[in-house]
Amino acid sequence: MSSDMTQDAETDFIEGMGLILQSDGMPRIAGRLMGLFVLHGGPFSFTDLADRLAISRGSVSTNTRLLEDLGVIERVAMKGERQDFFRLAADPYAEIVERKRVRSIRAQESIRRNAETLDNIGPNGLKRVDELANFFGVLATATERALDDLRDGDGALPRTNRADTSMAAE
Amino acid sequence: MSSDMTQDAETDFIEGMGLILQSDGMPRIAGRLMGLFVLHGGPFSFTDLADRLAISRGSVSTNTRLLEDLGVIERVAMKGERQDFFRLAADPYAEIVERKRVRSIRAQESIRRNAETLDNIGPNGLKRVDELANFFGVLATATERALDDLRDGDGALPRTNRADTSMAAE
DNA sequence: TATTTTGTTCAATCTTGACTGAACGAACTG
DNA sequence: CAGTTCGTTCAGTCAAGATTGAACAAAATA
Repeated sequence: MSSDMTQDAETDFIEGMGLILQSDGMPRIAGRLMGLFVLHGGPFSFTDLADRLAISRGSVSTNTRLLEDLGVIERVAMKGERQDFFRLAADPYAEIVERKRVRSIRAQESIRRNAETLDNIGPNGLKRVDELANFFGVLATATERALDDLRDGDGALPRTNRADTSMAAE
Repeated sequence: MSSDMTQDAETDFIEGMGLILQSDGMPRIAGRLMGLFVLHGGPFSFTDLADRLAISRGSVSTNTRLLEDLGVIERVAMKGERQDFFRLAADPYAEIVERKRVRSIRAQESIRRNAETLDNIGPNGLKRVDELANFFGVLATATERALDDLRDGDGALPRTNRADTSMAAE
């Protein structure tokens, strides 16, 4: 590695996704994986992922599971192959938004619940607590509508047969 | 501190806000401060904040500045007082949402920018990159509408003269 | 002017979570 | 069955950020 090296555009993209997801509280490797899958779709084998991104098998295991739980990628079995394969899911982003929504709802509920046990709080205090809870309600509503937009393909290309039929990564 | 001690409801609320904001990527102390201000409005003096939350003056300085930048609280000067005072802002949550919006836009732009330099990416790849960028666009739009809801006081009490006229913390 | 108060800054410490790599069991292969 | 491949788990390491507390400068006080 020379010191003035500039990596290629694909690496930039993948690393960029790593940083974006990291700034959103996710592991950087999850972002890199996501970047790779967005670029190439897949399927990629378990080992292939570790090699391409130069990460440990442990990280592949942990982060593919994370992305699988989020519905970003899906695990596929391939004829004659012992390894697990992964490819970008048909609807990769819905569950991410749904999780955000649930977290806002949880916060709102937590605040209201705590507020009930509160005493010695004047009417102004109650009002401020209510506005705080409402703030998280607004966030929940916003993510809910984002979910709708995502499903309607708002601004995006219309929903087509997203699952690749070809096996080879592009 | 006895081992089976249960703190009072106010402390629960404040600590709860600490955890909620921490889960959103902010310092826990910022959340605690926010909880205190929501409960009592303020104004609180700099020293008072350090005492009530049992945190260092350094943390008070850092986190009040953070919340001030976010527009959650505002610094106020009090007649005959040398210390800085802080109180909950009139519209505490707008800037938080606006920052979320900007971050989504930035991500979208970053993706599109990186995508431009990409080559050797088939039409499917381009489509997936576009859908990814669109995803962040949807998030940006959602937060934008959340901002509107917040301004309209959607679901919340109508906008009134939020700034306390009384000096004493409730 | 000397002292005190006040808020900021910064080096040091602490905490949290990500990441690695080795150990492990399961499943496959020969 | 012995050896290999595969994915998961977990203890250990590492990095990033939060928090503290002392040092500092500015402003007020006496």
